[in-house]
Amino acid sequence: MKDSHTLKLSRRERQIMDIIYQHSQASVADVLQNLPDAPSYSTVRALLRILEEKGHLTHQKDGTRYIYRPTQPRHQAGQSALKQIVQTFFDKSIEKTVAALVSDAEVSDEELDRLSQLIEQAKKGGSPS
Amino acid sequence: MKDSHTLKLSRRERQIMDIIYQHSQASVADVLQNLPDAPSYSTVRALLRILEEKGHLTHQKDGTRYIYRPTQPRHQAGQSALKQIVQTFFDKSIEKTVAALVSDAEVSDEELDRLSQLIEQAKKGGSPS
DNA sequence: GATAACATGCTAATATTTTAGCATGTGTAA
DNA sequence: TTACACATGCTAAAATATTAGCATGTTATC
Repeated sequence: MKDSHTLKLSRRERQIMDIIYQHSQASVADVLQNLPDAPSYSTVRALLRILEEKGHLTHQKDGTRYIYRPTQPRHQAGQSALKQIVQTFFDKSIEKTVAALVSDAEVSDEELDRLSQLIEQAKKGGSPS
Repeated sequence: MKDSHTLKLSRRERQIMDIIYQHSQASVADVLQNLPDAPSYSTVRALLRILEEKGHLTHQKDGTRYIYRPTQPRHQAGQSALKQIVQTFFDKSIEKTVAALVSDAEVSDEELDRLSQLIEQAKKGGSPS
């Protein structure tokens, strides 16, 4: 229930975690490519090492280089992040949040249909009150 | 389209912005109360001053003290934050995001109904493809 | 085997963030 | 009017984050 997640990370650490979550995994070069105002290669490596020390990342070798992965599963991190947003900007209201989601982007009718189905399923599957 | 938003803020700055967005506005004391691992009063004041200098906050006097407010409207900041989450954790898929939203918390049937209505409205109001 | 390309290991300097302390102003109640 | 409570203004120290540089190891290729 605690988001040791994004709340404790520094700016660069956060940026890097985002990149790795977005790609599911990443090498140093991958991170460097996607990092805004990219610093040097050494810098990125240092940050990755720190994030690993703090327990946010692990790496495995891929030939001669390292591939980094998050220790916390993506869906779980996503849930935490979402919860944080819902609380901060939408008064803890899922309704308001979904409203923002469907009003923002150009959502196709097909996608709206799938959303309807999704919610119908949730109704069936949810706890019977 | 640019998120000068959360991406450029330091850890403490982010925490403070979150608190102020959540409360819509806040005094120094308000921020202090809600800040995790709360530092001293002076510290919070310094951060608030910096955030104001950077253009993220404004203040107005309320008697003898300052009340701080975000310069960027809440709904707009929420949209940006959501977009960032959707991109990072949900493959830019609104569907996946909504799925996470309705699976996470205990969503009542009433709320699910309201969500259905919401989506129906979006279908009608959306651009006719 | 020599060499080039590219990776990490390690260390230290620099910049920024984070923090606190002291001075000062203002309203309120005795 | 005095004293107290509580606010901000300003300054600087301390901690942390950010950055880069040099050394070293591995692989592929000639």
